[in-house]
Amino acid sequence: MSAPNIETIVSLAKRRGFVFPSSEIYGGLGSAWDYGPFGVELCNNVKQAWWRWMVYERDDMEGVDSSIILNRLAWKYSGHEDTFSDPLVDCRDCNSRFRADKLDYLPTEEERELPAPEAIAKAIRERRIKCPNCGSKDLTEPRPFNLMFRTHVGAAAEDDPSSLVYLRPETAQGIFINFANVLTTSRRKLPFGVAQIGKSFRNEVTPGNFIFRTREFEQMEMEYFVRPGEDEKIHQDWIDNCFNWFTGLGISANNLRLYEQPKEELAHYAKRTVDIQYRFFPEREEQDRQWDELMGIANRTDFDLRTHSKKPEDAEGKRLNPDSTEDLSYFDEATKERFYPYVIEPAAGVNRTVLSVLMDAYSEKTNDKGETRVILKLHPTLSPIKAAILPLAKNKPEIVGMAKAIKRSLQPLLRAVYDDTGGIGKLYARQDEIGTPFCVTVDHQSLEDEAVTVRDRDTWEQERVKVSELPEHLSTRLKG
RNA sequence: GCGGGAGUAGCUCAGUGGUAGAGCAUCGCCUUGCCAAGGCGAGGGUCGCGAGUUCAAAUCUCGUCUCCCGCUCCA
Repeated sequence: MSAPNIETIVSLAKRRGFVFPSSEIYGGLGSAWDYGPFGVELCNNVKQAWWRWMVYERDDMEGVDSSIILNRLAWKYSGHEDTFSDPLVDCRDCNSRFRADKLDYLPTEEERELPAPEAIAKAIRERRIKCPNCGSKDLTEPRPFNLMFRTHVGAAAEDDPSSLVYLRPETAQGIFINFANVLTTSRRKLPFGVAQIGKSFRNEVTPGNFIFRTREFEQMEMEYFVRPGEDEKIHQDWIDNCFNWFTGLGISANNLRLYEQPKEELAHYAKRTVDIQYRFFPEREEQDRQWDELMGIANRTDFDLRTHSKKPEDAEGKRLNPDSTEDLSYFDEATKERFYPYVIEPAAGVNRTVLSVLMDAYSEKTNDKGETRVILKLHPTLSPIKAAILPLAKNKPEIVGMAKAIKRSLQPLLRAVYDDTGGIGKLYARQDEIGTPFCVTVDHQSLEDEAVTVRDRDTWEQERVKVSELPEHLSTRLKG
């Protein structure tokens, strides 16, 4: 089974220390969340699993970590300054919301003279624009939403326009603008990829659904550079590859699906985009609304490398990018051709992956007395705690001492905890609820035979293992 | 921003004018103790905030703040 809804996960996450509402003691901050003791472990494990799969287990991959604040020009030429700023209007009658620049209306002569945003605002005031949904003419004036967070570099520079910078809305641009650096220092040849994990920021108009959509979030992005013409096949390969990564993490294929973005919805840089969606909203009645994006796999063509390059010119021979000092083209020694590589981009959200993993791992088990307990059947690679060392009787100093010693001997190898604050049943249950795959129990017998009981989270089966063989026993099973 | 919903213990929630509660969770002690066992005990809330009405407000009135859901966007 998996979680019936996100609310169930919100409660569990708060109760057990995965995720807390941010700034809670000051009344909270809209849809910002903090990761607690187990949450940070889970996030780190997700990122580590991604990096291993994406970088270490391949032959064609490098990594970078670019800064969050870039030269503003990066966002000018990436297209984000233009496209990440949408004027929005609301219909007061049916409460629908639209992008003002997409509303259909006939401008008057006078309005033709005005900049588009002002013309639209004027037409709305004069009630000449109809709501595309209900036909009402009662629309609010357009309000601009700049999806990029702005700030300023330098002290006391608030009023100096040249100090304006943005917090990055995606990590990808940090890879593109370093393309030449990575290419020359790594001596790579096409095709190859550059991976990056890091925070991104979008001033979302409507964040929400727990950690699904937050204004500050963490991305795992990889830009895979290919020869034009090879892009379509390699794109498809990555789609399959990424889907398998999620199922490999234990997410049920039933809760995953591929979604082909319609042409008219594609981002300004994309030729084709396929999303991997997860069933984040199983409680919704309409099938189609149960799904939302977990990972996007885009064919960005040569848009990014070309737009950041100094060489491309328009029809009149004028440089399209007079600010760039570098040409990001690639020279193929074999064919003696110079060109701008195409880019295939698998981009996933750490937080969304964490949410999907939590939802998918959630299960309940009811005992004879009708009491229900929660078991998080996380993939062992992702579990915040790998092993809990528990004394069967805590009033026997020898048993306690042995359990603590075992915990200490394991901790260089894996994340282990010791717990004696309850009966054994309660201790097991507590570990089940945070997804600890193995509990190691020390009992009276252990004092004589140097062996302990290893109890499996999913099967509840117990196995007697020599203490000397415990590290090997656990590490083979943790690889899952 | 518009519309809707909600703020009482860590979690889930009861309490509609008269001394703030329950279950679970947490902590401690006791019990040779393998699936939330039992016993005893403890901690924890100025009922989102402010004002008003009243002898008396978690409860009624007004204001305000915050959060959640939807609309937009996308990882």
